[in-house]
Amino acid sequence: MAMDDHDRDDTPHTGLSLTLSYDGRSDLSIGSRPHSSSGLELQRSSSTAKALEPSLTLALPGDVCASVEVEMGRDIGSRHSPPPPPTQSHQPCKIKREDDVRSEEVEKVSSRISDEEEDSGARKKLRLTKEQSSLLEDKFKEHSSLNPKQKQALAKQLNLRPRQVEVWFQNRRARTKLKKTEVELEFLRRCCETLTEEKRRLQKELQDLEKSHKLSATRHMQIPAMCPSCKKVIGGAETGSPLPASRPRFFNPFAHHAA
DNA sequence: AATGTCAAATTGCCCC
DNA sequence: GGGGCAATTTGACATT
Repeated sequence: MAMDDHDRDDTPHTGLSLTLSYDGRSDLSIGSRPHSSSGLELQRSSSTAKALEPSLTLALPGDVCASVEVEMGRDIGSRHSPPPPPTQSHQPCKIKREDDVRSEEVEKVSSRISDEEEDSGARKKLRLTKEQSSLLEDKFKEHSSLNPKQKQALAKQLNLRPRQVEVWFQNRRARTKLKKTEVELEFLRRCCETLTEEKRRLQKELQDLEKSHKLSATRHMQIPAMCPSCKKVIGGAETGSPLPASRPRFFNPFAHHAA
């Protein structure tokens, strides 16, 4: 009953490859692989005991391995106009697509819809059989979209209406895209984490460098400058120099010899 | 029974 | 005009 989907995807990121597989009845989550330091595993947390073991392996360039969970979000933002009032949609009086009309006979032959259901007028939701799903999956692996000829042939093979095949492919593409987006989101989230950590590290390093630089400058102030040629101590507290203590005293050969 | 999830199906828009 | 897509609705099924 549950549909088994298997995706193979290459993300646009360099050095990033992933294998996706999921059970159609479960939730999608992205998390770190517990036994890998460089991999990211995306899993659909199974909601059924019978669900297949899904997995996604994602090789990341970095060594980040934080555990993150992402909910299967549906609100990706509305590109079109606001949703129509609920009363308007899904009325029985629908304009049939050409496909539907053409393959009305095929539908009748299909053993999955009884005459009673047809007569009732209510939309009876079709659930594809395992065989139908797996064949559709196979075809999807070959081509993510179909030309009319392929559609017709596949519909005939599956004993479905071409429109149903078309819809299945549409929804399948949508699911693939959604998953890809989620994986990319997770990748970017991890990149962000890595960069934030790197920034923090560099800031600390800079702070330490500034501290040690200040310290060494202070030490220099306390060591009296000495002329390398005449070995005379120039300035410094012990010479009774009039220089203010706060000013750093460095040996200036020009100033000394010119005097 | 209520609720949640998933996938089939619909709608409306855009682009070629 | 037809196909693809995004957004949405809806029904089937699972879980609590």
